[in-house]
Amino acid sequence: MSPPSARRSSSEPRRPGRPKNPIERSELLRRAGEVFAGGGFGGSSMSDIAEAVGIRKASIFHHYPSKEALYLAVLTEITADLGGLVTDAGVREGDFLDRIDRLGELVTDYLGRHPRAAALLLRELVDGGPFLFGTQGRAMLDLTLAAIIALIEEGIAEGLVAEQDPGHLAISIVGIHLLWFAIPRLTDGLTLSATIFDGAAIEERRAWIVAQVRGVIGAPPKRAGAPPAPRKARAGAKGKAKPKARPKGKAKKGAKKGAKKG
Amino acid sequence: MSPPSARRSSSEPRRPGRPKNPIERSELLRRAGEVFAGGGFGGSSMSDIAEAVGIRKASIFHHYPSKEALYLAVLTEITADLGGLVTDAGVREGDFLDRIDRLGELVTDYLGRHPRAAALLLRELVDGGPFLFGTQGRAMLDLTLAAIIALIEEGIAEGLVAEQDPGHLAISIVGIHLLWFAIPRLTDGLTLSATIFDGAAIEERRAWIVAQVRGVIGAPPKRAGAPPAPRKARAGAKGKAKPKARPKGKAKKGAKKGAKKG
DNA sequence: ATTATCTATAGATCTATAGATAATGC
DNA sequence: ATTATCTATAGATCTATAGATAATGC
Repeated sequence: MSPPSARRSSSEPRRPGRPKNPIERSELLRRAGEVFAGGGFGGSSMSDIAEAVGIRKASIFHHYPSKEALYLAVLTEITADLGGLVTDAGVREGDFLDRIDRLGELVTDYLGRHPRAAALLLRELVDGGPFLFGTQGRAMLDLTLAAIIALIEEGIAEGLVAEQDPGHLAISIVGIHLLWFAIPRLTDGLTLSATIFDGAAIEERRAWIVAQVRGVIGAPPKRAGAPPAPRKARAGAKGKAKPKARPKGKAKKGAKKGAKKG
Repeated sequence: MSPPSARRSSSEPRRPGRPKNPIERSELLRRAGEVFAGGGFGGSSMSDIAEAVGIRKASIFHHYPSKEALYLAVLTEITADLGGLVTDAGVREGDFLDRIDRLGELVTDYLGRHPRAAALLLRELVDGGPFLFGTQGRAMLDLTLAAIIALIEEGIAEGLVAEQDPGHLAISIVGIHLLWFAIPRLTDGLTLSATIFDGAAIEERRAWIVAQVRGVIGAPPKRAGAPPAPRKARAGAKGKAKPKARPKGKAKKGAKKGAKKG
């Protein structure tokens, strides 16, 4: 991913006419996604996006007929990817808790490797923006939510999940997944890596996600034997993941970031 | 709250000069908050706000010198209120789990009774907007986050919270609290009430929040006589809460909402 | 011929200011 | 005199279009 040859900043102003290295669709969507993630639909201008992509504003309109069309293209990709993971987990074979754990890990990997995805999605949910509450996006959203709820109900039926409202639970799990990756300016200060999108940080995150999802649904913790009491070695879950028990002194926590905006 | 006499829609166009019933500061902030919650800072114009408030655009500038100043006023109130709840919980007397439960209930009550608060705050977090990442707001944010983390560490030290990373856990708890109330267009379809901001829906939510927070931190559940549980009169904290076990049949789940936007 | 870029600009909208108008409170 | 509203508008910015320019692919 991210072929180093495609690296092109705004240092080359580009001249009129078809260039030798036209911008690739995926690259355009990626950069546009970064901008939208930072400022939202309303807060991001086509100028901002053009600058991030490295071409002029008018050239963006050559690829997408409107700002909204561009935004929808960005969101469609992300929701399709994540929706796929969830519905897959519903039909996959295997032990219920294994499937739950696996889903959490897959979602974590996805969000970790697509740094703007969580912010975009969370913001779109809160905005009730043009995608998720348009016809296309809303269908996808309802389908995905239904899949999560069905999964939870399956767990309740099997007696592995504490009896509770599946809707409240589904939203909470979504919230747990999204918020961490959606606010790197805060969470970067809570991990030992340089950023939450580092490979090591993602791996650490996977272990915590599995533990927290099991906790919130009321399922027994992963490794340790005792059902209703973690007590002992709460285990690194993935063998490699090292959820280092962190220095007591609340570590970094902000401070390092300066005033990036004001 | 909300004196019925202050009810004034855009039906009275208002004429130049000081009116008999000038807009109240709290009313202005409330309405502006609703608009900002719906569209974000960038997506909300002063015209939108003026229309919602019922006065002309220019008149808003009489009360606040800029759009940003208005936005900051809205956010300051909310974060101060919520930050207060959290830091209070840190110093309050009593059993650790009782304090945790109580904090969850207080936050739920607040978010339920200030319908735009969760959306505003969550959006601001994701935006990294002018408030939370400016100097004022950032200080408040860091303080509140530190208070949550300290609380978690206290629980771990007492052996009531599963050993884990307090930072990851703190963010998850924030996510659980905020998302439910931040996306009423979705969650309204998951509750039996007309909206999640109904008194009954808030009360139901309180019970689920307590259960879910206990679950995610790895503490024993509230009522049932589990091993290291409080056992005794855990009391509905408020006496009234009724976590009705909900009809199995997944209830509503969307569907009812049509195309509200497109 | 098609595709991808550019410059230039039309027309809408947005923030903010200037200055008039009228009620309130001293 | 102060306060809260209004109308009108300046100046910036924003989405989108028109039309020129040049590389690619048939």
